[in-house]
Order: sequence, then structure tokens, then C-alpha cells
Amino acid sequence: MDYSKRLHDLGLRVTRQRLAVLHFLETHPHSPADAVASGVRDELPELSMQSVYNVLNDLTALGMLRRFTPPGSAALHETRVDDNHHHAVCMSCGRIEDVECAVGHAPCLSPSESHGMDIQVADVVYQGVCATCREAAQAAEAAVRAPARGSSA
Amino acid sequence: MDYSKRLHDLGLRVTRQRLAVLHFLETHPHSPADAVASGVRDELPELSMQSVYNVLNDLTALGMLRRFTPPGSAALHETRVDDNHHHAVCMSCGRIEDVECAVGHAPCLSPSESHGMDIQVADVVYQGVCATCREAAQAAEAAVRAPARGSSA
DNA sequence: GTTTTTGCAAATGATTTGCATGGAT
DNA sequence: ATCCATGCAAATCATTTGCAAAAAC
Repeated sequence: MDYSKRLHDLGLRVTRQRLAVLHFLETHPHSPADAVASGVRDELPELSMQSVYNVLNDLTALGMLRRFTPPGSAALHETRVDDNHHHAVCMSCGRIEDVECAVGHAPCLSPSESHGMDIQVADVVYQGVCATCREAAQAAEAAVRAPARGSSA
Repeated sequence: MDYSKRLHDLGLRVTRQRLAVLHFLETHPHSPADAVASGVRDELPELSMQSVYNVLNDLTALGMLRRFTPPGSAALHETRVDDNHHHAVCMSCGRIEDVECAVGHAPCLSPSESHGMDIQVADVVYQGVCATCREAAQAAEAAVRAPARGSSA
């Protein structure tokens, strides 16, 4: 919450841009850089794209932000930095939901065979179809299959 | 193995380029597009970058290839398309290993809380440090801590 | 006052798009 | 012979880099 203090503690200067990016991401998790830019510009119109990248990169490197990249998408950012959550992306509408870690404590951090690697982070992106899209698809399919009564040509 | 047949069965024409890309990826899994291009050009010098992208995109879309994107990397491709394997990326040297699915059958396909999403695919990238890099780091650290005997300035 | 961070401009890298030729069926 | 796939060129998108001005310590 007290981002100023945390920035300070990390040895970073407390700038409007950094605070604005952090506050924006708090209310808009899973945002790509350009969305962060346009969002933050509501209150900081002069904000440059490059500063957005600077801030996102610096804060991600220091662990104040987490970044993940769904297939085919630009990198997304969020303020939740706790390890045990991942993401579910709707393949139809692109909606993204946080997913608490799969099974038990930290299952995805414990691959069965790690080839001697010391696993530190697991980046997990689930892809599927969200309820909204699934219902829409079912409705569409039903309309095709039974166009007899009610449904029109 | 019989890529010609599988291409045919999928309704795709059997071209040198497609076969060459498939064969290359069989022996060079986890390859980005540019590596595929230069690799395949050994036998097919006229191959264009765009054809590589075409082939990779088409075959990925039809399920003959799988694509995944480690953080900060270009998209990588492989011929293993079975669901239950993921990837471990060394944060130090970039080495990539296949990892059989984490716990039990298909754990990462069963998030505890899926927000109503119908999960179909889990893209899991483990990040860590491979044995080689870890040993190198330990050796380097040891050399720093005990530079007394043998080790030089 | 000094150093970091910002903002601007240009560059880079990965990937996509549009269209004419060449190759597969 | 037909239609799909390739190859070429140019375009786009996300992101990085270099440097002078502005802001934070």
C-alpha cells in the first residue's frame, strides 16, 4: 500500500510516474504497457511510453511488480507478486483471471523431473474458454441446430 | 514420423519447406523462427523468413507443432505436441529442458479455482538455474571466499 | 548540487500483411 | 489447369537505446 516507502526502501526515487503506474496497476491488473500508459495519462498527461517501460522494467526487476506473457500477447503486469497464483486466459475473448495455484501448496513449482535445474519460478498460463464465451457459443450453436420455432432465418 | 501423410490428412499440401521445418524441429526442439530459418537453409537455401513464419503458424494452428514463449524470448517451437509436458528455462544460460508434467496425471490442467473457465491448455514455463550454471556460480563464489591457497589474485 | 529519472527521437527485433510467381494436386 | 504456398517487400507492433532536460535526494 505505502508505495512511497517501499520505493524508498528499495533505493529508488519516489516519482509521480512510478506511483501512478503502481496505483493504476492496483486497479487494473493484467495490463500491457500501452494500457498502463493511456491509463496513467489521465492524471499525468505528459507521461512518455519510454518512462512506462522504464518503470515497469525497474519495478519488475525489483519484485514490486510481476510480469507474464500469455501466448501471442504483449507482456502484462500486476501488483500481485505472491508466487502461488497463475493466470487463465480465455482463448475466445482474451479475458484474464487470476487462478490460485493448482493443487495444494506450490505444485507447479515442483515439476516431477527438473533435469537438475533449481526451479525458482513457475510461469503458468492456462488457456480455455470463459463462461461467458462458452454460453454465447452454446447459444449460437443451439440457434443453428434448432432454428425451427421462434428463431428466425 | 510420416509427415507427408499427416500433412495430407490435414488437408495441407506437402511442400519441401514444411517437411524441412518439421524435420529440423524434430532434431532441434525449442527453436525460434530465425533458428529454424537458418537451420533449414542448409538444405533449402532459398527459404524465406516469411515462409518459415507461415509454416510455423499453420502447423501450430493445426496441432502438428507446439509453440511456447518463455519470458523475454521469441516464440519457440517443437514437434512434441502431447499435452503433459512443460519447460524449464535456465535464467542464467537460457538452456531449456522438457519437463514432464508436474504432479500426477495432468495437475497443471486442473487449477483449483478456474473462475468458470473451461481450461483446455496449460502453458507452463519453469524458470530456474540449471546444474551447470549453479556449479559454475558455486565455483566462482568459492574462489572469492577462499582465494588464499592456489587461487590467484 | 549531484545523481537519477524522465521525455524525446531514433533504432531494433519479432512478426504480419499484400501481392505476383512457382509448385503441388 | 487450379489453387495453395512461397518469396519478396513493406508495414506494424512491442520494446530498447542514447542523450539532454527536469526532478528527487
